[in-house]
Amino acid sequence: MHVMEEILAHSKQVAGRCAAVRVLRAGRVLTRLYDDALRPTGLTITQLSLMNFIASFRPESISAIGRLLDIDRTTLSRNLSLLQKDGLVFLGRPGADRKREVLLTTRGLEKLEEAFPKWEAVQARVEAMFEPGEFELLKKALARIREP
Amino acid sequence: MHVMEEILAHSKQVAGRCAAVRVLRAGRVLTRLYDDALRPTGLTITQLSLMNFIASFRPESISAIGRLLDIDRTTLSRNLSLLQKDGLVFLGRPGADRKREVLLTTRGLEKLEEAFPKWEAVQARVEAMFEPGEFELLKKALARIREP
DNA sequence: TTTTTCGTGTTGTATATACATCATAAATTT
DNA sequence: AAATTTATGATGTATATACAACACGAAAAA
Repeated sequence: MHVMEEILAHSKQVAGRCAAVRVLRAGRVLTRLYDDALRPTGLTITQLSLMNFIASFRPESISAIGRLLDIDRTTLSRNLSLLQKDGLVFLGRPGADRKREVLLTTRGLEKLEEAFPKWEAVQARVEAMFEPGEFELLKKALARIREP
Repeated sequence: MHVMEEILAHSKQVAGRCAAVRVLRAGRVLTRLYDDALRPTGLTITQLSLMNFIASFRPESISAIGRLLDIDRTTLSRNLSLLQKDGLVFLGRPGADRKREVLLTTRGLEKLEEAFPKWEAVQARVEAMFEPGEFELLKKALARIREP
């Protein structure tokens, strides 16, 4: 049928071209790889990367983290609460400007130290999937994907 | 302090090199872009892409979809239930081999037709973010990310 | 100065995701 | 043939994600 053919032609467009389909799928595979490697530490790759960001950049608020990592602040509110509950992150009381200080605890820093070797190992396995120079191109291309 | 310096050095490694961090972040941005464009249809990009796959490839079971799209079958079990509840997908009764047939309903096909122009529009905006040839390189590099 | 807007964080609700576990039946091994 | 393994799907639980709506206080506009 004519209409059905058109739908199938469209469908193949989506399967072949859609940026979200490709990126989200790679994200699922990578999440499994990294989470699996990090499982002995009790951290997910999302948690490791969030703690890592806090340690490196000392963001001044939850919202600031969100802007810099393209994460909704309501998502961060909950992700940080989990890390706080596990004693890995300190969340200050809201100040006069409503902002809350976000810091790693000593346990959080120790947990980062524990996790780095496992991250390094899986990271090496992932980088070995690419041809020389291809991983750099991938990172450059991904960096072009920005909020409008 | 010596230990603190080491942690910060490690942290910058993760921020700069981690494949999961880059890919997941791009995934968040893309999900927002596509979901926003598709909002009038009531579909998410995940749902559109799943329905699209069913229409194009007529997979023989839920597990088969999972293998082909790198999605856990328990995730699909729930995602498909939602589409079924909305009358977009038909799930057959389990056969002798326990497999359930998965099909789009007429309403599902109509919904695809409705969604394609919106997908096309946002897809064009996303492709315009890249230099010539860069999007093809991105897709090629992402395709290298595979379950071990 | 009063009103409006804006920025920050939280909570309700919803989808997306996966691991552990279970029930079930087919296929394989012993 | 009996026992084990494998394949399929569902459910319990948990994290990741974001929109809508809210409370609150500061900043800007009227």
